[in-house]
Amino acid sequence: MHYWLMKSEPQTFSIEDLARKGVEPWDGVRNYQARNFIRDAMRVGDGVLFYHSNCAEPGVAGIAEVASAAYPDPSQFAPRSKYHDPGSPRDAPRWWLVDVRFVRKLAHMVSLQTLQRDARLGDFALTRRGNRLSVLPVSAAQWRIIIGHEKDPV
DNA sequence: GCCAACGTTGGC
DNA sequence: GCCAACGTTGGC
Repeated sequence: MHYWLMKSEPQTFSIEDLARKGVEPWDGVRNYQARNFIRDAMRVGDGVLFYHSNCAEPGVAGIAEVASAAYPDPSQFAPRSKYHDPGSPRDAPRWWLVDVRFVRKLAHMVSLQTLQRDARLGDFALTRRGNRLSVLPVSAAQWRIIIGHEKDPV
């Protein structure tokens, strides 16, 4: 069992949107490091921290889980998709995705500021300087610490 | 909206 | 293989 943090811009797709949909294909990842996590390491049942990025209140908004094995992202072959990648070979797709299932919203959002201030998290890909990875690994200890902030006063 | 940091592209 | 130009990410 592994744990992950996955970023989404709430104005595009928020934890409320996932709650409504239940399960959603996590398409559009176009970064090789993130692709490798998805394709090579994610397993059904892995825990996912749903992170709201590029918004007024960045932070972990809820919990989800990996709901499928990795499979090729269909949007790379869709000419009208903004994720279309004409250079991706049909017989060796470049981009992969998993389905993600809603588990629950957190009682309170765990803000980026809270994560930056918690020294117990140690080396954490999310708070490394200049980090832009949209899918990143979280250790079991980090997972517990982050969710432990759920009921902090806002 | 600004801008620093980063990844990718393409000329050489 | 180098590196400048460009596009994107994401906090602020």
